[in-house]
Amino acid sequence: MVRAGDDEKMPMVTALVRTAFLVDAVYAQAAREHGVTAQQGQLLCVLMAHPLGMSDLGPMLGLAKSSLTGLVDRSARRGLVERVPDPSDGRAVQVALTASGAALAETFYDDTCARLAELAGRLSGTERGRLAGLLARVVEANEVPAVFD
Amino acid sequence: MVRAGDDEKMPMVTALVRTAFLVDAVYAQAAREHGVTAQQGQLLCVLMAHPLGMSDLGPMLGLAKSSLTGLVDRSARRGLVERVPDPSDGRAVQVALTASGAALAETFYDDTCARLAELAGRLSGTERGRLAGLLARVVEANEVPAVFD
DNA sequence: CCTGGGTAGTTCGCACCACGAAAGGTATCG
DNA sequence: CGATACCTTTCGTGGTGCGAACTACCCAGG
Repeated sequence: MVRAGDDEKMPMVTALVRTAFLVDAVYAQAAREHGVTAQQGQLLCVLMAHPLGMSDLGPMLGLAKSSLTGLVDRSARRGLVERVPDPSDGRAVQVALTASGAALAETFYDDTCARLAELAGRLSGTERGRLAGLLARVVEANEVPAVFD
Repeated sequence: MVRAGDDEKMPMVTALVRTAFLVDAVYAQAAREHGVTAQQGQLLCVLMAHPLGMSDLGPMLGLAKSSLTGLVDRSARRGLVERVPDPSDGRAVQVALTASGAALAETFYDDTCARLAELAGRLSGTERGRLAGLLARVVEANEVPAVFD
């Protein structure tokens, strides 16, 4: 129903939405198999590099402050993250991975990368590079936060 | 952190995840502005072509049966869809858009298409065609349901 | 040193969303 | 006609999202 552009078999908007749908499904399935929800998995992945404050995490994950509080609450209850008082600001906390959270984050991340890489298994290496380059430009142009490294 | 392939500035897996994140955010924002949730918007779009049975909708939307029941309940409560008994099978119902649901679906769909099309505004027409072609092949190879037409 | 404006994060209330197990009604087949 | 299968809903549970309001802390200006 979407009007196709020049030489498009599937319109780009349709392709984008279905790709997002696919990625979300793969991500959710991987998370479920690692015993976390997709949102928890995303939080863990974002924290792999280093702890982050709530005011950095919120915008990065696209969440309202109360939503992030709940997500961190549930993840902390699981023993995956912990709140660490910020020594330089009495109001702030840093959210850090616990040891078991870090271990889970690493296996979840690696497994998810493998599954996602497999999605494009039918494309040649050149095509994958080209696809990555085009998507990277879209992502950069729209200033998407660094939700997956 | 993801290992880049040949001549990739951003690894493909990272580009895929961030693109999905971006599309989800745009879709959720459009839905919110049209007064529905992203899930409800997706249901409405899928029903634009014609009514569907629950057993077709579930797999198409990637939902468990009880989840779909709830989504249809909430959408019906909003007056957007209705359950119609299937004349050929007393067990089954067809879910159809109401008049107001159809109107909302159309404006939401058109608006969402415009916003998503704009995401790739920085790419040339040729590049958009190329991106659509590559994504279409990934989507087809992974048998993604027709969640957006 | 005090204060007002701003920041950081949590609580509360609410609605939405996801799933699995079980149940009720209907269809089909031997 | 009875057994099995299918269709959908119900129930219980946990997760998720948001806005408004609140508490505690920070900081620059007077």
